[in-house]
Amino acid sequence: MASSQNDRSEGSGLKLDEFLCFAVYSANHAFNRVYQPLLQKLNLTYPQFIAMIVLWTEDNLTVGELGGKLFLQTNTLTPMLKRLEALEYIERRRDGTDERQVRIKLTTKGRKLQAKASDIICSVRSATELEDKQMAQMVRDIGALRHSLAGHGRS
Amino acid sequence: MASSQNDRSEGSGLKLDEFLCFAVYSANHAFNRVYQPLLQKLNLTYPQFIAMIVLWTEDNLTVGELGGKLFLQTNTLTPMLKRLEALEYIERRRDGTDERQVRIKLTTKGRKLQAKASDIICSVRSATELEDKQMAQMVRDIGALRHSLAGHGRS
DNA sequence: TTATAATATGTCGCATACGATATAATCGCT
DNA sequence: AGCGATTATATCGTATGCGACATATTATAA
Repeated sequence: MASSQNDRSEGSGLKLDEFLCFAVYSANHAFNRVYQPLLQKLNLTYPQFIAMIVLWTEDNLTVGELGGKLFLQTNTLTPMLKRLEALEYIERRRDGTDERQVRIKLTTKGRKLQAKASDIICSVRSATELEDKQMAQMVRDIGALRHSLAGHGRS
Repeated sequence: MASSQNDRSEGSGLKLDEFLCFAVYSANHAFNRVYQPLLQKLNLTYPQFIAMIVLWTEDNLTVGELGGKLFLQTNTLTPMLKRLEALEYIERRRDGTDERQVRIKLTTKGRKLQAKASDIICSVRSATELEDKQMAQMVRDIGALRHSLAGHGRS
């Protein structure tokens, strides 16, 4: 019959496992799944945690500057930053010189999180099962990939 | 004063650019941004496209089997598959032998998409600016990373 | 056999991401 | 000075992902 239960047509030479995009896609989910339960102790989501890493390094950024570092736009960041503000980890305040800009400042509470984050970062680092050298190389390679993809179509 | 405009405290040795998780996170977004406008012609989102790649390779999978290949759960897949069904790219039907299972079958319309997808895949492949060898190596490395992260905590 | 456990899928709430669009502030040009 | 263009942020709608939970079907065991 035409619609037997077991007809699995091998239709193409395209196998998902050979797609770089899928490797990145699924690895990103895997990171999320490792981080998420660890970050619950800090009341942070994984994207929020990444934003906090930036702020721990450089405080008092505008929303746009933060977005530049995260490769995210303000329509994504604004709601996230409002949640971080509700948690009292950051403050959002209009810049006095240019009222269009909103500056993000860590609160004391937000700054204190950094110590607890270190343990989590170490845990995840060990979960990757990579040597420092290999990890650094992957960071460079994947960063270059991101750059190529972002520059795609640019002059 | 305590709250000058320009106080940017260099607070830590943690730089976002050195995080493997962020490299993966931002590369994933970059892939999404390259694919998304190309996929609009097919009325597919990027995750939908990835699911279709699996179905083009192996038809008549259950929701669970598809999820196993995508590393996604049914609570994510069910709504997506309903949208693909609404687009008439797939059909969802309960398995006669085991009524718990839902089998996903490509429609003719869905099968036809594959030809158009090839061009898009080629475009993105060239946007990565990687040689075949390098790309294959990255796929292996990132796949191994995903595997390590997924196995984290298992016996 | 029949109550209970296990399995497969689905629903709901929440938090991203992003395109399209809105709003407000500043800039640039005359 | 003033007005149109630009810039910075925010709002809205849609589509993921996932935890928690609900439902239905099948398997298992007393």
